[in-house]
Amino acid sequence: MERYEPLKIEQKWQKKWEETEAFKATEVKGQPKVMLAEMFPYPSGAGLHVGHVRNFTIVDVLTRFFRQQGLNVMRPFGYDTFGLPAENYAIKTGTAPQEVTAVNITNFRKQAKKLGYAIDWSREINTSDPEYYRWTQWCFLQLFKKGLAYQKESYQWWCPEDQTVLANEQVENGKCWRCGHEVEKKKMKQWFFKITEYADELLDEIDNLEWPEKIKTMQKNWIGKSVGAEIDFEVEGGAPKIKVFTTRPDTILGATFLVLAPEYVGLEYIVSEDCKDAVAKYKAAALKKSEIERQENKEKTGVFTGAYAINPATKEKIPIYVADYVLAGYGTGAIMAVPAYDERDREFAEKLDLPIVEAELIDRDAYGTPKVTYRMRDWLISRQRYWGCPIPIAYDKDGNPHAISEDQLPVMLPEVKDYKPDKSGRSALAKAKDWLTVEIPVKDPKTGEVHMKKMTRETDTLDGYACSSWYLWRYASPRDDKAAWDEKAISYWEPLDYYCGGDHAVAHLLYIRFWCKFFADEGYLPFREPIKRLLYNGYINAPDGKKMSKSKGNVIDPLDVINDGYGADTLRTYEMFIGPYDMDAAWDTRSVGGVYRFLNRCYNLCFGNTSKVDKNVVVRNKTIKKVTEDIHRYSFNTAVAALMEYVNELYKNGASKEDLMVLAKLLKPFAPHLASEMLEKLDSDDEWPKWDEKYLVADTVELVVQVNGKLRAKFEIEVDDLEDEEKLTEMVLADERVKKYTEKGVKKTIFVKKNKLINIVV
RNA sequence: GCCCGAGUGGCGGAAUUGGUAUACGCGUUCGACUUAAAAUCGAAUGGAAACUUCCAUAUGGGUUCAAGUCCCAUCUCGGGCACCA
Repeated sequence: MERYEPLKIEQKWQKKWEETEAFKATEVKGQPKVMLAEMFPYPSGAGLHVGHVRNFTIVDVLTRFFRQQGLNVMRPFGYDTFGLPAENYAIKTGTAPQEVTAVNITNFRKQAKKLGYAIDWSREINTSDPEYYRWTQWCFLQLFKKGLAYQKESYQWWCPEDQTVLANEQVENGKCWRCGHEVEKKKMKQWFFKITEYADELLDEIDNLEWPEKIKTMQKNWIGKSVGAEIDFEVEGGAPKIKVFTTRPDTILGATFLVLAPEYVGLEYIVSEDCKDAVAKYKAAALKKSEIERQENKEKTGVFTGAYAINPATKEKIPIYVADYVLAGYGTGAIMAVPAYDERDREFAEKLDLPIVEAELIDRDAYGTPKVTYRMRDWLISRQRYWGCPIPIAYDKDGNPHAISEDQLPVMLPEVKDYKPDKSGRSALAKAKDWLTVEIPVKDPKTGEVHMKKMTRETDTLDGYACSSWYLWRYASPRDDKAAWDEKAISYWEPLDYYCGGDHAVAHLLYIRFWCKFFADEGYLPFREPIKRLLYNGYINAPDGKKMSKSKGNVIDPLDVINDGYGADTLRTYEMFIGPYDMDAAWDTRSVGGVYRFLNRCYNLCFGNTSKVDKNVVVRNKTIKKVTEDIHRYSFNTAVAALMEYVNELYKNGASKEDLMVLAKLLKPFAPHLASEMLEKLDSDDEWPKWDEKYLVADTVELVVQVNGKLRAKFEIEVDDLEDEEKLTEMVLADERVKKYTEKGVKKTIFVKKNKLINIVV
């Protein structure tokens, strides 16, 4: 008999699938469809890691399961390639990010193919491909046209040494991650998407999603809806009045002072002459404070502005303070402080010795207008970075932004030699002198005539999350050069039925919902939620239970597992068996061997002698049912366990051809290469087997007898006897094994037919 | 600080609707095959006791005929948010 040689088998089938384009998906009218995808990976130089394998295999198990059930299945693949790691590599080595990305994609594709995924490779997409980002720019323009992409002055992290804006994650302990210089906040004009416009709908529709509760809660908290009121406070001396937001307008009688954020717009008109220096000093210090400092030191600080406001309810004169515990970006950037009812206000009042008044509550609507506020801010999308999608905007002489016309797309990312941002505060795109100037058609508002006008291009690029906010729709028609997505194709395939990933619980998953609603409003999408079901998988940690990391040297390379001789089928099946898919798990090298032994047993059963007698009808039908239902509820680990039990049973009793066909079919989603080899030997198709309930109903069952809830005896009884409670109880009570517990007398008996159980209470 | 999730043998885990706790796998032990080892096959495996019981699902209470599962409190670990008025 031949030995199980996974690498040989896997190579054979992978070649076959590649040559026949086995997983190519086409629209078939009337055939029910399923579309599945993982969160597309960033193809790093390190290649596939075990976390990718878990993520991709979950999608693959479902993909193959649905295929075997005769559904029309699409499972595409793509690469999220724009971003900092490639740019950093470029800065360090002088290699173009385009080149690095191409190499990494080739490697990733090769590795993914080694795992035998049922991917439609003709639908591969890559966000840094001009044929892709052309349509990212088109999406941007639609938002721009509707005023949902706009520019605004706001405070950003700024490194005075490198002369560049930094993202939050590029600020480490208040210092620039590159040069170590202390960062500060600087007011700058940036691009935003107006996601807040959809805050209500984004919140309301969360409840209807088949998503994990954890993610839904996180999104709700992120949006953070607060119902309250806005109240105007007159300022003494004629300065503009101050509008505050509060969720407790009923506490206004206890408002003993106002607090403004350091960045409060119009602060200069409020501060009195003699307080100017102190306030300016405080503001400068607050803007310099790093995020970490603000988080770690919540000690209240603040200064008096020298100005007073009038409490509209008490008509009393109350002082106005500036303090950094009030945030500029939330509400109006100003609050009425009610130290008797608010812990933070009390802390501040105690520190600065301000009055605390235990006033009574009044009608909520007495002095304010009802107002709903959200924690969620508009989405800042401009980056002063090279390796991203260019923003399709140009500026006229007066600095007004104009859309690049759609027929001029894509705005190609220009090739430059030096990727590092310079002291201009602009990305490396500004160094592409020839690229900077552009002529775009502009309509004269008076005559209606169109003239080509010379303009200067925007040099910022888009946040990578913009690229991934529509890619699922590109999968429907990935080579379309007429539109971002084809109307017919998308209404057939989408919304996506299954989406699997282990990251981006809020950002990406909220942004893509936002774009979906916008494009539905614009008539481009026939649905308002892009993802029906979300599977949020757990991490795989190192054998020591810690996160895998290069520096700790505890990284398991999936390709090593394959090449050590275990093969992809073992790797895939092991990662499904490792535990519940949505929980973190620790890698256990010895358990990999256990899964290999299991697959080896499957092989030996199939390629050994078959039994002529069909002895396993009951366990076979049971297993079909169990595996089918377990996959439906994403309980992949118990599905594999059921297959192991089945194989153990077949080893004991001998396996018939029917037994083996069922085994191979049920095994195929997990170990497709081995299963294909088995099915070929058995001369069988891979149609998902059905179970027959009649084999699951036995003639006799086991009746469990408890006394006071403790198991005391088991009886083998006829199924029909379950109908006659009286007879059963009589029989049980007469039995010696039960009698010795019931001498004190039986109070009552409880019969649970469903569980074939009698509990005797004594 | 607030909001989620988890805690079950030596280890990863199972128990789907309150109903036989510990499926399946790893590890360990014994046996078969072998000159021997590996591989493979078979058996045992929660703890104490000893032929019949008792105790065990983080800890302490509670509800119930019956609790890993429900309720209350506490502890530990993981994740998210973090002065959002």
